[in-house]
Amino acid sequence: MLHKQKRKTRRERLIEVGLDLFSRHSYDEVAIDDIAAAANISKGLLYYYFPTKHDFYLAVLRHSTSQLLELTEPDTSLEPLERLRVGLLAYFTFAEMHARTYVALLRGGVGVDPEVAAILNHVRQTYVERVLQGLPESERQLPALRLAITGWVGFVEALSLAWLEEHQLSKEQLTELAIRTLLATITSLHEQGSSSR
Amino acid sequence: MLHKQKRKTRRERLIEVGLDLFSRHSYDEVAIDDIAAAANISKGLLYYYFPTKHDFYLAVLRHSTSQLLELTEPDTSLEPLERLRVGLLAYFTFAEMHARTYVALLRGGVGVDPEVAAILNHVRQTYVERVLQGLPESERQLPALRLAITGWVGFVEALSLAWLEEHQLSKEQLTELAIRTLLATITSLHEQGSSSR
DNA sequence: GGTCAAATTTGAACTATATTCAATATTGGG
DNA sequence: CCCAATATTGAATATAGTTCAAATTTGACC
Repeated sequence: MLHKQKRKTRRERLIEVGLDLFSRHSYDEVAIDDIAAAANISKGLLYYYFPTKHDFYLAVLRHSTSQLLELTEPDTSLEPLERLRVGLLAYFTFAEMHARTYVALLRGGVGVDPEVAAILNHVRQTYVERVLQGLPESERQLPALRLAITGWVGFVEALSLAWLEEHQLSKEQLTELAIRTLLATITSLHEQGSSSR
Repeated sequence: MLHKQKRKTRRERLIEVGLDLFSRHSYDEVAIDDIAAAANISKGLLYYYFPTKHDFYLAVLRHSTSQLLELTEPDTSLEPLERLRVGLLAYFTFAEMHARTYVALLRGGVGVDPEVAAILNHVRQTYVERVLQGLPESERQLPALRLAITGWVGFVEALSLAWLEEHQLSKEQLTELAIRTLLATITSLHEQGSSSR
């Protein structure tokens, strides 16, 4: 008998199975039976690790979002602009590598499910914070700065999703476009109010 | 539009009930019984008008998205920039007036449900087309222009959602910000490639 | 190596809810 | 007033999600 080392816990393996299934099928399409079958366990066991199917879904979602946040963690030893560039490259790389999962993650969500929305919101808010950290103190006072950056995060998401469907640009070009847009948006905040009113 | 429509059809009334329910609860939270109760009909009747609950949800979603597209229809008698401004104002007005529905609509969707995704995609694509229409012929050849505009549509969505939570800016200021960002993004496409590394 | 309690796993029973359908009621044109 | 098409019902059915008591495995301790 060969002993395989299962370093991964059952719970972790279940989440991996869920990651696979939910990236290929919608929440409703994935039955508890499917999950159990794919994991070679009985249906009942799933309920030993997760209270409901919905909670299982949330766990899977949290797993992939935290992985995304980890892989794009800002390198504070770099100067802000370079840090941003590296972070964006990592972001697009993640999107490319886990394309299906990434799409499901961003465009997913179960109805107006507040819990799902909260998780995605947390991810977006984290990115907003990170961008804010990279700005000089003098800029941080701009009115509606946070609002504008939140918009920019939406820009990057939409950009990446469209990019996945047709790789017209290189990751470097995408990154450049995203950075230029961010700078331009912040610049336009300066002008805001001084011009029209 | 001279002669008024008669009393609303049952189907239309059902969609209105759905609009109300789905803007306040997630897909799973809304039971067929709830819909039937809210509409004062038997549950069987729902199946006379819609094949499944899912199809009913899609009908509700289509109704609100087509309403959004209608209310933001571009006024071609205006020059492009003014047309964009008016369109954006209408967009933010819709978001404000139907806040709950609007949020549910954009952040909703049932899992990776391809049909829901297709509807939302259609809305976004329509906006991309409309923006493209407003650009001079000379600009339309820019590489990755469509990609960038798709990103910008994501910017506007995220901006509006964040704005709904805290009305820091006026609709006019929001519009100005969105327009400036669009112009800046397009400008940065010109510079792209000529500068980078 | 044996014992036993805790942790894990099972499968069948249970439940909730989406869906079907035959029967009944309503409507409107001839 | 008739009757065929349309609209509506409520009970029956099917399809999952969920619960649970019992069986199995694990690992710590003697």
